[in-house]
Amino acid sequence: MQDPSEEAPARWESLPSWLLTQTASHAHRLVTEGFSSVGARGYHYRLLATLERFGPASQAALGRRSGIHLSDMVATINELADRDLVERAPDPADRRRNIISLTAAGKRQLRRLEKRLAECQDALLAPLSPGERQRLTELLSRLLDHHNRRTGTPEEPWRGPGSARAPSR
Amino acid sequence: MQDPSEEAPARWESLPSWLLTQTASHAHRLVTEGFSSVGARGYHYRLLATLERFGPASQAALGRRSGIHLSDMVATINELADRDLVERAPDPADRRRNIISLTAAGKRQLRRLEKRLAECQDALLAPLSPGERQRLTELLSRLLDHHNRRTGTPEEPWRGPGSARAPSR
DNA sequence: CCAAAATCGTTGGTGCGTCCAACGGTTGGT
DNA sequence: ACCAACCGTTGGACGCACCAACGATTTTGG
Repeated sequence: MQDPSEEAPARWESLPSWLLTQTASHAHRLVTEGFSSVGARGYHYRLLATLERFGPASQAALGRRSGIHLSDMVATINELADRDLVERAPDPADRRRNIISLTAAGKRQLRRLEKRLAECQDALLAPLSPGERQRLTELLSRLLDHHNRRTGTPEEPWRGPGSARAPSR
Repeated sequence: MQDPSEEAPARWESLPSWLLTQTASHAHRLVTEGFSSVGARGYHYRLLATLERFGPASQAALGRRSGIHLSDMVATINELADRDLVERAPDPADRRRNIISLTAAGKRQLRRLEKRLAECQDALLAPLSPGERQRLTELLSRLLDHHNRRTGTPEEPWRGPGSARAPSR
């Protein structure tokens, strides 16, 4: 979008879905700008953060944990590997797999991205008081939770106390 | 996204920008599904609604009022015109322009889309009480307003009481 | 033990929304 | 008569999310 203007408030502009997607688009813009100022994009951050949180893993596992589609992991890892922010090495134990790990440079990049991200949150919520920010966060969490439950995200049907996946025989 | 799962709440999942964009993506999904069930998409609705609100106009004017980029107006109008939901006629008074107008079928389609849209709002906000819905809407409006002010949207710099554009020299 | 099923990485393509650059045709101010 | 501004159109781009299909490999269950 670029220019509603004309001092004309169209009908749809007060719909929650519109408010949500438009505000989100501002949020996205802020974050994208912040990231691109250090040559990164959203997927890069998510992948780096996932790597730091869970440690080295195969591309498929990273995809599951970060919510990035397998198809998109390839390009994302390529881009990060080209800049030596992650390392892609074959898994000796399973020749189908690559093991992706975070490099020192990758960790530094992650720190930068987190910094930007924090600044973005502040810019995003600028007009709200701390209390209002909290309430907004709470409401959004509830909504997100609700819709995640009833859409795909459930996943991981069962996997009782027994450690890693080793369902049956 | 498709499957965070793994019962692992990643760091970024509590950031307002994340909550916002993810919730928005659910909203967008709901709306898109609702629209596509009658063979339409977001731009179609916005264009039809703009037409009904302001009456027939040139593509450029519609673009400004609906916030749809001129480049995208072309395809949008093509799609709607192919289905006889709008009519594209040359403006006799200005041969650069096309005058786009809503047909009776277009109006009916708009009614259908509005119906879907209303259902979507309800599905979207399902877990919230009326009061909470109101508060969410209010908070989002404030945010959107804030960011619209400081981003492009201002537009229409001046255009004093003097009717149409006739700035300087 | 071996064949069928499942997984992994990869390529290439889809869709939506948003935006940009460039073009030729038209108009209007001077 | 000129040139600036506007109009519609085309073709491209990007980010995010997804799907289908493939070869290579591993796991499985009969």
